Amino acid sequence: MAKSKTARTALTGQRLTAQRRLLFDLLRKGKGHPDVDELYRQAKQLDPRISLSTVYRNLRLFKKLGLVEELHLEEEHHHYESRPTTEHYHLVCRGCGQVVEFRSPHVDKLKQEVGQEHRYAILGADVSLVGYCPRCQANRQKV
Amino acid sequence: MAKSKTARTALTGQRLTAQRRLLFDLLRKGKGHPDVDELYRQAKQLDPRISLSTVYRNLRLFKKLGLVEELHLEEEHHHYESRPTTEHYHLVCRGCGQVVEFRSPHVDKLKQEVGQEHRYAILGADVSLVGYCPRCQANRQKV
DNA sequence: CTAAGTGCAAAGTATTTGCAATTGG
DNA sequence: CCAATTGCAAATACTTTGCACTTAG
Repeated sequence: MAKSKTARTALTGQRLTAQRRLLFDLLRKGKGHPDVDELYRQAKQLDPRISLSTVYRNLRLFKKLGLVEELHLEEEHHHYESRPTTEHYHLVCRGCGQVVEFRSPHVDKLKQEVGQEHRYAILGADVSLVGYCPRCQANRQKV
Repeated sequence: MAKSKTARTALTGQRLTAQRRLLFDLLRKGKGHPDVDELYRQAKQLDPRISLSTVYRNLRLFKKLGLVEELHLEEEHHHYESRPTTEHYHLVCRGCGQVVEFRSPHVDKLKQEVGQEHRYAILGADVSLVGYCPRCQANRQKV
């Protein structure tokens, strides 16, 4: 029964306000990849007084502490997800927007080889594959 | 002396205005990965009356026509580059912002395997590696 | 107690749009 | 000629910030 990191231990050094814990928990327990507005919406249902600024401020903090990952999908704004135990990547459907997570040893190879070749110290990789999911492929046939 | 695609042939169906050709040529011939403001700045030097809206509108068009690639580097706004003959990826220094282009067969493998596994029709991959370049690694030692 | 955090409104940045004037084909 | 495109200004979308009030530690 491995207990997931609690807000208390993850946020050492920072004050554990009600809003902060709420946002942290939503990101931890939520399944998707919410954008700021979606997270704000969810948070408001549990604490109607929370402000959008607080959401932005805490996302920035979580990101700085390495607790969340900021995703640059195909859209204008960002999406966020609680940092996974292992780095993973995203497969995005251009038709319906569905996001599938995947992992692959090819990316490790890539980081190793490219880092070596250019003598970079690699910190991480941001990989998004774009395509059409099975359902959207089928729908496109019809048109 | 292979001539690169001209604005005329690339933009068939669209009107070839002076502004459009100017922007197209800047992206084609320019070496970097300009963001909107940088491109606007360059364009204004050659046509002081060009408007920022026109830059935005044409970037959107070029993107739709597949003539430029929109890069999601680590920043808030986007960067653009003329679409290369072969898909490539970016290695970004978190210290100085330098961008190195690279290609790798590992990404093809990745597309093939992940596409197959999830039955997606893959259109493309957006890959950014982040790290510190040799120079920034050296500078960090000192601190 | 007091520095860190919050809510709110206002400001700042990035991008899009309505519209009258211009222009490529 | 006339629909597409432009410049401009205004609108929208996204994010940050100043400040007075609140609160965790």
